[in-house]
Amino acid sequence: MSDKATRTRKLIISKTAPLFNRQGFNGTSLLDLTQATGLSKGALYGNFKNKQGIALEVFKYSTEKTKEVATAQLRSETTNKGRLKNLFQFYANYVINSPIPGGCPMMNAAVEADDHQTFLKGVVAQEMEATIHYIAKLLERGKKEGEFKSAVKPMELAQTFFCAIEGAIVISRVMSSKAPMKSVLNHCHYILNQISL
Amino acid sequence: MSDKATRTRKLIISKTAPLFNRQGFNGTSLLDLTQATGLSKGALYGNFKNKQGIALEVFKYSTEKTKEVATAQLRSETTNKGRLKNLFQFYANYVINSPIPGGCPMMNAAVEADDHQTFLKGVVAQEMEATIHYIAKLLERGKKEGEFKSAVKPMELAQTFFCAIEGAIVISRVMSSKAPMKSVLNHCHYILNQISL
DNA sequence: TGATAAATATACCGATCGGTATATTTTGAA
DNA sequence: TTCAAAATATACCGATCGGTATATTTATCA
Repeated sequence: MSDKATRTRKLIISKTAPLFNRQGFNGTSLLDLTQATGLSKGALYGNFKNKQGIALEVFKYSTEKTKEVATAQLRSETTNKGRLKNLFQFYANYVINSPIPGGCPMMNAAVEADDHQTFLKGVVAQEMEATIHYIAKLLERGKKEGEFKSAVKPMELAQTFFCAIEGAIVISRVMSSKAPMKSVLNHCHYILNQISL
Repeated sequence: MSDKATRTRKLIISKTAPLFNRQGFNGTSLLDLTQATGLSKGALYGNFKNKQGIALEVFKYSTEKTKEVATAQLRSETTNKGRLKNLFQFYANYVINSPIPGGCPMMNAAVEADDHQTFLKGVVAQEMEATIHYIAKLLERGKKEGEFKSAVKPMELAQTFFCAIEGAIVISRVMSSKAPMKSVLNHCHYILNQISL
């Protein structure tokens, strides 16, 4: 059963996720959190150890939700090439409509985590590793199932796709232009066709 | 002549640039700035309007210095392909040794600027536009001078290179691994050879 | 060198920060 | 329905925030 505390924790996480994603850890105050949730500091600290504890759970929630939306679009596809193309399509919408408002939680957290708020660095790195691995797996299966050329290096190409698309999210957002993302996705599709048999 | 105030302004900017780049605007306090410069708040506010004023000048300085280091490595090259290859090489070192410590100032500022500290958004976007344009120009000249195939779309490819490399900087740094950057640069070189005549 | 202005330091401002002790309310099982 | 426990709200803590008024030092030039 979902007791009160569990429900409150979920509410806190879902309501504050956009705040942390948009404003960062440093830029989000306890007052922000109380206003977004309609709860008091007492309620927040009764359910979490501290602000870092909330941010950590929020990050996990944000990446989880993003993965759900992304993979939901792949389920209908039967080929690995089709799955990759749908994954690219998912990112095309990402610039203006990310599952958690404010862009990619991994990139946003990464910039703040790598030198300053290091308590998030480990989980961010782990989550990126998992995402790259997921893409690599699609390429690998595609090779095995005769969709892609045997010369394809899944890990290398997955890293390249991931870096290019994540970079494009940040850059397209700050430039208020879909052009960078469009160019990157065009290129990804081009490469995908090039490695196809 | 360089009067006292000018020298002090330069000192403030150069000494605090790594702070802003590593910790962000929100994560850098006035106390941090006084400690990094050895100056008092009075000196800081005598030379700048406020913290935003410092951060703005720091951003301009950081991108300027980065461009200087980057272009210095291109001067020896005579071909556009050679210049692009050297530019890629510049970014290979970037992960662990950026001209301004803390990674790419454009990406770091972009993440904080796009939703939260919007006073920086305009200059960040402008600086990225200029960088993409610079890369596109190298590709364009390469086409004119018979180095690259006529099918090459300079702007599209420049955007792709830029997004991939900038993404790789953030991702490689947070993952404490050169692998993503290495894969991206390998890919960039591969594309460069592919479009070469 | 002495006077004046420019530059810097000191001391302080109200506001807000993250966090906590305690009071109050709500919940859920007997 | 009662009552203990769990959950939430209130009120407050010291520290730090960005910023400023004023005092002091330093540079500049007559």
